Amino acid sequence: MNPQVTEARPRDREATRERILQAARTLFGEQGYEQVTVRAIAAAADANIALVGRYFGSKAGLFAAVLQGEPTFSELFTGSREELPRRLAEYAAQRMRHPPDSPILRTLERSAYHPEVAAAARERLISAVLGPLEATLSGPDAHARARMAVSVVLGIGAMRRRVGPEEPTPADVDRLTAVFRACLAD
Amino acid sequence: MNPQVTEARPRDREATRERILQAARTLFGEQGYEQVTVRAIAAAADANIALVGRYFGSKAGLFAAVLQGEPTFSELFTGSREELPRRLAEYAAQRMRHPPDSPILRTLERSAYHPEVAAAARERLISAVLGPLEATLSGPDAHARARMAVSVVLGIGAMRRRVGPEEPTPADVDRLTAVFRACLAD
DNA sequence: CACTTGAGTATACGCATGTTTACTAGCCGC
DNA sequence: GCGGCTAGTAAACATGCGTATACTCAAGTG
Repeated sequence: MNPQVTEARPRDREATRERILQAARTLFGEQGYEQVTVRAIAAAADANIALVGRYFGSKAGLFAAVLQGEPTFSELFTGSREELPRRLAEYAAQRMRHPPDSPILRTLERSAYHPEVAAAARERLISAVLGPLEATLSGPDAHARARMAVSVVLGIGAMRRRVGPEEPTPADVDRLTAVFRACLAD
Repeated sequence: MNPQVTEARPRDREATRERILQAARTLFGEQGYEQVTVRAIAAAADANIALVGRYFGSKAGLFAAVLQGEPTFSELFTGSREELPRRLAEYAAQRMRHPPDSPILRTLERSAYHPEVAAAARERLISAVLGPLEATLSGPDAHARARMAVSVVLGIGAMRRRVGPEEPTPADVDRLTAVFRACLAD
């Protein structure tokens, strides 16, 4: 029904670019870099394939642009140092059940192994997650401790993706809190 | 030099099949399912491409065969329950530095997200790692506790692959021991 | 030694991908 | 209102992939 309701969209470079970026954000987060085709992104953005190349140079460039636009995790790391393990635990517990709401980790969880985007993913993981966490830690081995805590977060996501989601129980949150406490203890 | 030393190999279906399997084991472990082409496997095995299809049906079939041939991790899970966290910690600490010697986790670490092989990878992770560990645990929540410990192992590998290897220190092993203790505590 | 079997080979098929190339047509300044 | 810049389009290109086909020829058997 309604054969030709495709009312013309005003030509707007910036808006189109943003639609593509948004579509890529969603799809990369849901399926990972390799599984998502440029055609699928263009279709989801209701834009022409060639525009992806025009505005972002390449698929890898688009991916990098997606990462750049993502928010950081500063809300996780700010606040009382004492409560940090529990905040991380609650975050990780969510990750047992759902993919991240914010696509950045969702995207990084996957995708990070493709040679073309590995560097961008690594850089982003360091600057947005690992670095800020390390900076909030006092005491020795801050680097190693931050790394271990982030490893746990990554591992929770890996488990969900591989084996399947699991509803976190209050006991899980307690356990995770103890785990992060062990990770971060100085 | 020596332009034609290619002395004929005796025709041996089983040996050729095994060469392909071994090459696939190595390459999948090093690079992951998607990065490895059937042509590369055949070349590494010094066999013809068509033989891969002939002996294993498809690339996914070859991957499944690789997984089947891998040893389990029973040595990690047998032995004193008291020492289990430290054994896991030592294993995980190695994983901070090196890819697994046994290609199975190396292969599962990667590859596990490709739709064609996700099911096989999942099944193998459960039957070879998650199940045995859960079986050794007593007390409540054995499932959740095993899952959490394996998540940490997976996360350590993910961190190494994404950010880079790190030489584990004795302090790291201690920290990991505490982490696994927290994971497995009943 | 003929003959059959099947391991191994060379090559091509079909397809999906990322990317590029010409082309079309809407918007804006004069 | 018209001309040029450029957003947007359609189509093709080049490539690499997994897979399938038709063939060759070594080895074992009578």
